[in-house]
Amino acid sequence: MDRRQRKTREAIFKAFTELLSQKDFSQITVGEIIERADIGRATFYAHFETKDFLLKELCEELFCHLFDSMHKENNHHRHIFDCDAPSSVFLHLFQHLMKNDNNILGLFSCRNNELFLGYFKESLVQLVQNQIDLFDSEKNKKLPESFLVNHIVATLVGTIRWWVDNGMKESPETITEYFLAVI
Amino acid sequence: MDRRQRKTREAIFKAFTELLSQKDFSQITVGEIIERADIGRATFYAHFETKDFLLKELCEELFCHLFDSMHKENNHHRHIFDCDAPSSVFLHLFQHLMKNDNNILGLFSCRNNELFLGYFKESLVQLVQNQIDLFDSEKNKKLPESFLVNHIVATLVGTIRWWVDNGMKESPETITEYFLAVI
DNA sequence: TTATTACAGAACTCTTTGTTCAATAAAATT
DNA sequence: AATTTTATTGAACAAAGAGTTCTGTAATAA
Repeated sequence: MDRRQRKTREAIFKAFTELLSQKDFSQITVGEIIERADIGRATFYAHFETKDFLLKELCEELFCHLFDSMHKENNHHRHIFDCDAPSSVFLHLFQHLMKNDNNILGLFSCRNNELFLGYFKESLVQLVQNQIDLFDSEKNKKLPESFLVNHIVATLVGTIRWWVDNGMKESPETITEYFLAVI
Repeated sequence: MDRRQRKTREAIFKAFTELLSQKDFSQITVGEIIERADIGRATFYAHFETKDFLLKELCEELFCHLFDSMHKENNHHRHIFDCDAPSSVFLHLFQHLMKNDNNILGLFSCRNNELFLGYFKESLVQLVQNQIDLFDSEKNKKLPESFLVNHIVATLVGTIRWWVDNGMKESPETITEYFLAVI
């Protein structure tokens, strides 16, 4: 990829995430993005078809980064989804969220983030589905699996939003406890 | 309230909810609404400051209607929040959702509904807070109450969305079972 | 050095938003 | 029933944003 392209792309992402932390997605205009990124209007549209596609690609990059980091932090010989304890998977997720990526946290705290949450949930369904056997007690055997997966993902999202909205005062370990306690 | 005002207001709500069942909130223009409602442009802005205020007022009307109906269906001598079993409260909610109000269901299934869900959650927090003692086992005593309330509301919203997205095949009784089983 | 590719920046069309105003019709008041 | 008040109409209007097109220029690759 051309160095110029990379620089422009990153400038757009940077400006966009900064604006996302200030206001809702629907309130942000292309004009604001290009002004902050200091690029031409035509350049923006050469990179992204619309504002929605920009958000889409930002989400994809964030999740690649998130799951890559979790892989690296984790045991290199085993796949992340094959961990022995379910707690370790979620603990790593919470730890990573706390450590860096204010970008992701901004998307969690703002309002117009249905698209982002859609991606997040999609990514998590695979993770949860591999963990679901561990949660299957006799009590839950009667419930449809898709309902259980949906419930665990919804709970995870709800937990993170509560955590972020309350200022992330709790440690990742505590949040993992809370999360595991309610599911 | 003037009969003319009521008629235009209802025509706007009708057109708006019909459009909401077809496309996302952000895709709907004021022009489409007034064309479908068959009213003048100035009339729309005489009633609603912006499109967002229209959604806001629609949500408020829907929730008034929802909770009023639940009151009427329920025991008239006791307040809904004072019911003996927690299941009855949630069962009534699920029953009401199934019976009527395609309007509410449309808002649950569409994407851009953060504002709607915000109202819904707000309304539910009070309901849940009155029920929370019943769920307080020794296990949950360690968890902050706000976390528990947040979790129950998030689970309720997640349950309804799963129900609606899967075509509402299950009966309100079954959904209540599922819901109570996971919390 | 040459050819390719990306960017700047301006001008432009189109859509949508929100406002204004005079004319008209319905409702409330006397 | 006559008059006053209020709601609606419809058109015209300005402003803002989206997305496109073009030419000249600078950086990169061959």
